[in-house]
Amino acid sequence: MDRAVVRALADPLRLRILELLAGEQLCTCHLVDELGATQTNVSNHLRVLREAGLVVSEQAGRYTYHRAVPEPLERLSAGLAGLASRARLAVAVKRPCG
Amino acid sequence: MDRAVVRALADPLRLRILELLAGEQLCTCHLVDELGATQTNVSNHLRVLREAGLVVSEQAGRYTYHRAVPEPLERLSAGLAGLASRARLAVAVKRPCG
DNA sequence: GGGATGCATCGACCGTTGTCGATGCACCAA
DNA sequence: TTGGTGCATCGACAACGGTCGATGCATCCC
Repeated sequence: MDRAVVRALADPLRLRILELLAGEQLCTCHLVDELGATQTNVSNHLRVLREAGLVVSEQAGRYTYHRAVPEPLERLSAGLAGLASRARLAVAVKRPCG
Repeated sequence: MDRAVVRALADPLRLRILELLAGEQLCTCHLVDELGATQTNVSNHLRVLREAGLVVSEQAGRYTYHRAVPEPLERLSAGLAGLASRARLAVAVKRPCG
């Protein structure tokens, strides 16, 4: 349950970027157009996503293409599913107080 | 893919609280002991978790018991899994630039 | 009743983070 | 080579969020 991944997903704009990249590979200018955000802003968010391992960027001429990386998402998904199933069992357990 | 849920999970202390509550139902004082955090702090984080629907609190005498709610976790887990699978397919697609 | 305990809320402080314009750099086209 | 374009970085600013002590309000025990 990587905290960097969760934190990277916590920002609305970053989540939208990741959703767009989950549809197709895009360059920065595409994302700027789609999101209506500043180029600086998009670039900064891409940096965070890259550091969390959620996006891989590849330079192609003067463009930079970005693509979503599925593995960290799958790991997080599995971790949350495990947490949820444990939570289902925990309903029956209550530690006494005092 | 509820943003409030993701944001609630983004804080390390909140994630620990949720993990503890996924093991057993606990009252606030238990959490304060386990986490070594301030009572105020724990109480605030519980509020965020509650507002995100991740925790349900129930008063029992002068104690307040908290338990983890699995459904939002499962929904988020499924959403992330879907995003991951879409990302797998997106490797083959690249929008042309310029 | 009176003191003590568990807990939520309030107000304040401050570090973190999202946003921005400006700048710099690499690449391409003419 | 020169102008233009895509993009990352820098520095600054503002806003949000996490943390804290103090306070208030129930509830329980003696």
